[in-house]
Amino acid sequence: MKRTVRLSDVAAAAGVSLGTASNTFNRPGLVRPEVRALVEATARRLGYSGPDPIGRLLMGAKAHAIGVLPPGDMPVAHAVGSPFFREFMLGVAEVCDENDASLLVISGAENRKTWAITNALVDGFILGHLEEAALVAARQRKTPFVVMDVEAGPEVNSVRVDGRGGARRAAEHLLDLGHRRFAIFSVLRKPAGAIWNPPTTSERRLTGGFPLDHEKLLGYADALALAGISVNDAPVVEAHPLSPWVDDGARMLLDRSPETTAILAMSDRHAVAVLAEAKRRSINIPKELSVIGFDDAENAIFADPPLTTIAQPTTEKGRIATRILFEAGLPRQVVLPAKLVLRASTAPPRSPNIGSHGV
Amino acid sequence: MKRTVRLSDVAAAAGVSLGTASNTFNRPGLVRPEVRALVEATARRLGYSGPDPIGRLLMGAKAHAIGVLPPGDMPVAHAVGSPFFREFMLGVAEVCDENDASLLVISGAENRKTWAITNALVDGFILGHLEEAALVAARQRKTPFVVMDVEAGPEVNSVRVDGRGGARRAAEHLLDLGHRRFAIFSVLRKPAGAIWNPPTTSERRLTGGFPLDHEKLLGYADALALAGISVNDAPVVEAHPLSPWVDDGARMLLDRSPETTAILAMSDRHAVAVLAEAKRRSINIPKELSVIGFDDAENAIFADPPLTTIAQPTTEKGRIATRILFEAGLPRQVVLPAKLVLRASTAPPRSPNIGSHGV
DNA sequence: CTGAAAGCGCTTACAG
DNA sequence: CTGAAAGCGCTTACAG
Repeated sequence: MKRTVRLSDVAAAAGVSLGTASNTFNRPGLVRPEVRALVEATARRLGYSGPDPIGRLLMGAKAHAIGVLPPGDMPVAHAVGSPFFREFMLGVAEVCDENDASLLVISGAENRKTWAITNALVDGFILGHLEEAALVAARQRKTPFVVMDVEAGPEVNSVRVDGRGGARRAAEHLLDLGHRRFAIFSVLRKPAGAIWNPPTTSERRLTGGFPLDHEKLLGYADALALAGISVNDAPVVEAHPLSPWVDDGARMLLDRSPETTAILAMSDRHAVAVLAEAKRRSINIPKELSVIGFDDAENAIFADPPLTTIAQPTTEKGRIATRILFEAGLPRQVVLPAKLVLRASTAPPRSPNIGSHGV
Repeated sequence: MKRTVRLSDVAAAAGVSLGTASNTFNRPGLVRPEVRALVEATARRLGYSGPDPIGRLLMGAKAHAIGVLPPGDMPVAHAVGSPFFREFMLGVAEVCDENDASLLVISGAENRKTWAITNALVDGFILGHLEEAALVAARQRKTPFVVMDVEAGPEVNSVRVDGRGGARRAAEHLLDLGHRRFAIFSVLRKPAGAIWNPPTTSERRLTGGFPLDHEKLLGYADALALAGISVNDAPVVEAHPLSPWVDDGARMLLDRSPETTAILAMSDRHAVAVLAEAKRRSINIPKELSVIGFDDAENAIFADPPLTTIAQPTTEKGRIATRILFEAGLPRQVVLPAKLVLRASTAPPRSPNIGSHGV
């Protein structure tokens, strides 16, 4: 097996210059038909399959690919398997198709992330991430990028949902139904045991969430405050969205705050875990306990009971982010609205506590 | 904005040779600590973010990515959206994760396919395709590849399910239940109107299917022949798996072969379309009509009624194909078994026709 | 441990 | 229309 044949080999064998050989493949109009035929025949004879994409790349060609780095240290398999992330990728994929680009799903695994960001062979990438390290690596590269669900300043493209507004709507809905005793089910970024944050009088912060989750907490606080309730009176459980962690979190929630009548979950995944645990305990949802989710992912409507939730335009987020990459204009920060979707997992509390405050 | 800074700029500014600068980044152990520190400081000062991956590529570095080209001219968005293909990608993704590689989803759109095959920046790729053109393009490239669901000779890596055996099992199951009047619902590769192939005495071939579908037809024929029935006596409808084509096909099937008691569908998608159309017509499945699918894709178990089908190890196919790429040994041809999964869409025919042959 | 040089495979002005 | 040359950004022997 000899060395792979290059354009220069073809040019030499055909007796033309490298430039002419290159033109035969890239601007055939510039080459005299006889010469072109000669070069092509020689290429065929030598088994040359056309210019190597890598040589081309070096001269500034496009990679014709967009990279997507999933949030939360997801490896590629999780990214492909996650219903929520898939909806997002669907939007990315649509715009890739419009622009004749492929879609590179990059591993978010901790040890690979930074390497991938600096080395992925793409024309632009989308970061489902917020970490400083990732952001720094991305800025180093000349390749355009956009970060999802984080505001990263006026220099950085970002697309995010209005988490605060959406969360406010969720809490308002429950307040309107008459609920006064809430618990919050939040997101832990790392796969680790669920965390219990009891009610407190001092200001409380989430331990391990995404920035978007902190926004949601603010949104809950906004709505509760209007009803004279402090968000600090509600216990907060934080759990990683994958089994078994999220299930542990649901158990913890139900175990430790039996007086709660309504649960504010920061993702549908978390809400569905509560639904499942409630069913195990024969707690009727929504009669005995109301649960509201966030995202309106594919599975929300198929939940039992169908999940009332805050819908965010997940696919549209993917489309917008990808368009920003292809349009390559000035940095943009896009905020998308979230809206309440009424289904069957919320109802008035069994014994209305209207007028009574606190937990 | 000045030209992007290169390694040679850093070397010059630091007063060292290009080689030493390169070593600082790639084999730091070879560089004296003071010099290394100097180069690193200079790099930082100049805003140099480390060696450009493209220059590296040219020197033989890996792309750290595996490409997947979906079957049937699917654009990227369809590939991401298809439950069946997703299961396959899950297997690919798992092995990519094990090997620190990303997953490139390439558009199978007709006009892009060949270009993508010759230009995708990957270390290996998987072709859900059989076309000569694609195969030729793939062979030209030095990059390893494997084709799915086609036997392409001893020189080409291939992974496929035993379509013939699986189809045989499907038909046997229905024969065992007492069915004698069959219709076949097959796959059309291009999105176009459904095709009706009436029973015939001469040998009949599928018009527009994949090679695997031809194998399935042979499998049906094997089993039917053993029961004294010619596959040519069964009408064949061919339809593209997407709506509305597949729905048209289901309608056509039910309209034109009312005497059929059992339908052999070559994919779950096709089987589910029959289920839906039957429900619309208030035809009870399985009492009045039996339907068996193929694949056991995610949705088969959730069908109404749950679909009896032939399961193929879709995710495992993805794993195996990807491992072949990373192992880079001699060409391999792998055939995987398919097995019957009994659920609720098949039953004995209403008025058994045991002993009566033909349609 | 460090430097000078060749080379990876190609494209693009620039002359002619 | 064609050729000679420079350059894309880097790595890798090879001397020293």
